[in-house]
Amino acid sequence: EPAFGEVNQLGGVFVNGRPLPNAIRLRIVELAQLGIRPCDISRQLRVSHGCVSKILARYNETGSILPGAIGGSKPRVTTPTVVKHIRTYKQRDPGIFAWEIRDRLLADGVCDKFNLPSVSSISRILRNKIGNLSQQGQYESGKQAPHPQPALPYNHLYSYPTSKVPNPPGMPTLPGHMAMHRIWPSSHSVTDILGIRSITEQQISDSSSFSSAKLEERSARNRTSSPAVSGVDKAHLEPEAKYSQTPSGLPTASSYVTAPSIPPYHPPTQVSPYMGYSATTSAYVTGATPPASGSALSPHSCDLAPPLAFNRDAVHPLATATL
DNA sequence: GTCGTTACGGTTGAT
DNA sequence: GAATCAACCGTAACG
Repeated sequence: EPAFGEVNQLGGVFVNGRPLPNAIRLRIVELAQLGIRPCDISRQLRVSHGCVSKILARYNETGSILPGAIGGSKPRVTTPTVVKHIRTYKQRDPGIFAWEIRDRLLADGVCDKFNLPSVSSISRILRNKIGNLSQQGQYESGKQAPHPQPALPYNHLYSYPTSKVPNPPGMPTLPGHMAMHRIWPSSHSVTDILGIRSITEQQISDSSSFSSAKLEERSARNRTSSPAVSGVDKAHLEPEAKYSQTPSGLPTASSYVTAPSIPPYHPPTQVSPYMGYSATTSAYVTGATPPASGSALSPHSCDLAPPLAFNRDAVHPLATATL
């Protein structure tokens, strides 16, 4: 029945195939750092424990809460530069084998092991491009490369934290927990489906470096500038914008999850289960009493520590209180 | 009871 | 513009 989402066993709302909102991802990491066990986080946020585990594992590994880049194809390895080198090798030694070319590309540093073309690819290049070249002459001056592109080792979309590819110009270097290690096609996040401006987007649009303080500041501004509207009411009043967030703010993760404030799950009856993701969380969390601003549970004032091991024994007192 | 892992069905974006 | 492919997603279930 739900056109925009489903409800999991814990009563949480999700969209199959789509990442959880950044606010919830952030909340998961936050709670974990407060010493709350993943199973409790799972129950509290109504996110499957597998998902909690996955997000925490990724955070520990990469320091980022953001989901990976969805979609797209693998970067092409047969860049003009590679083709050029293959042609050179072939011209120098017409009898050279494809596998020898492959070895030379690696040995000469033209490619590394990650973007080294396969032997079959090289053969295809030899057959289709280099072969034609001997008949036509100028390969690269022709129409085949009307828009020469720099030979990047990888598509920027696939650049990972360990990648040697520097940030693109204009892309701020982001600190630890919010680091965006690759350009994230944010348009496909649940958050964006709902019209919530993603953290990523804000980061990109920010010319200055991102900080939690700024996020807090921005969120605070949004909170004050836009009157609270019940998610239900808003959805009711604005069917087209029923998933939208306050104009540009990130939802306060705390509002999702203060355990005592989460009512027993009632299957959504009117709008859609996505109201749970609305920034105006009153539809989902009735009577929510978010922690005072600046508390350890506030996602906007929290400076997440670098990845750390989850301490099962030392549970933060405040965390205990929320459980 | 907890948690890591994985099959599954889904979305996305480049080709 | 549709189809294909390979990346990713979160859930559910298993051990």
